[in-house]
Amino acid sequence: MSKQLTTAKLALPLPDGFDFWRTVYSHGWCSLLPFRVDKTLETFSRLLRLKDGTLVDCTMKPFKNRLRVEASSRSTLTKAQELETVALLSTGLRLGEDFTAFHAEARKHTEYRWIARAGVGRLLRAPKAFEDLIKMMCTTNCSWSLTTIMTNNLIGELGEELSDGLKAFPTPEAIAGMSEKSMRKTIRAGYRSPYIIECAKRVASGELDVESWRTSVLSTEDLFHLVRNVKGMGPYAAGNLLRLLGRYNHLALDSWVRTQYARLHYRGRKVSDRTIERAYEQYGRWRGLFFWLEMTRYWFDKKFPDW
DNA sequence: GCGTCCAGGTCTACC
DNA sequence: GGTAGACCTGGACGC
Repeated sequence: MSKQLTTAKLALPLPDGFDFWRTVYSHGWCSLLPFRVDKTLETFSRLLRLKDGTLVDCTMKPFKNRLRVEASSRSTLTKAQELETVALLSTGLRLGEDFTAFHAEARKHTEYRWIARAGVGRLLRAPKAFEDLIKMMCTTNCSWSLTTIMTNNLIGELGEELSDGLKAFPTPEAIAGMSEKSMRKTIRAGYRSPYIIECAKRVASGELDVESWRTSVLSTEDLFHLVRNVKGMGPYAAGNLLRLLGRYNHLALDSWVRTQYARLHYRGRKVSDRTIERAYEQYGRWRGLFFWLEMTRYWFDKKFPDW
């Protein structure tokens, strides 16, 4: 970290049963900038951009029932900035969400008792819904390595720098200001380019309030249609984004989970989407979360073999 | 090193 | 409402 930065030590209280690393590794977001995992130091970092434009790099490490945070910025953070920093981290780690009902439901099913035992269910998300939306578009119709390339390029080209090449996720205004030609050439977003730019323009102009989606009182289906109304967000991307918005009704089927489901339940034989959907109907509003956790359980088994 | 083929979701035009 | 084809890239593969 550059010498001109000042560091404040902050702490977040953690809810009972919260497992920091199982939340961090809940899906692939932790490996996409501006998230960073340091396996040697056992820390998880995230560069934040506050409302007033202040950049704060936060390095997190759990200790007992608290999360220790070292928050580095160009100038000493005010109390309000510290509170905003804590709020953004809390949102990303879903600390304010209540999973009691979900774990109670998990205990009813023998095959899912491990979920309640391990306290999993929180899915890591970006501090802002806009970032989740753009990244989700970058996961469509491509390999994970290309998603990583597009994300890195977006941040590298358009992100504001704190220090030493450490950059924030770009604002809607920054993305909206890029030409489609540049988006294709430098970001390598291909045919997604016009969708990403159009979305950023709608958000920057205020026409599309994606941040309100996280607290929306709309039904899940109405919210799903709202997300689908964004060009580039098909059923897979919208279903996955809904999970990050705290709605778990959709399975968000893609080629990887279809293959994984077939491997787990049909010895690799191809299964129709309808068959998969039917298998999870019994889990009601939590079906998308049970499905995701079941498909990815082996990640946790490898990372946390003592479960 | 080069060319070819394929996988990966979404959109649009068409039936 | 369902379907086919185009979109674009990285990676695998064969030569």
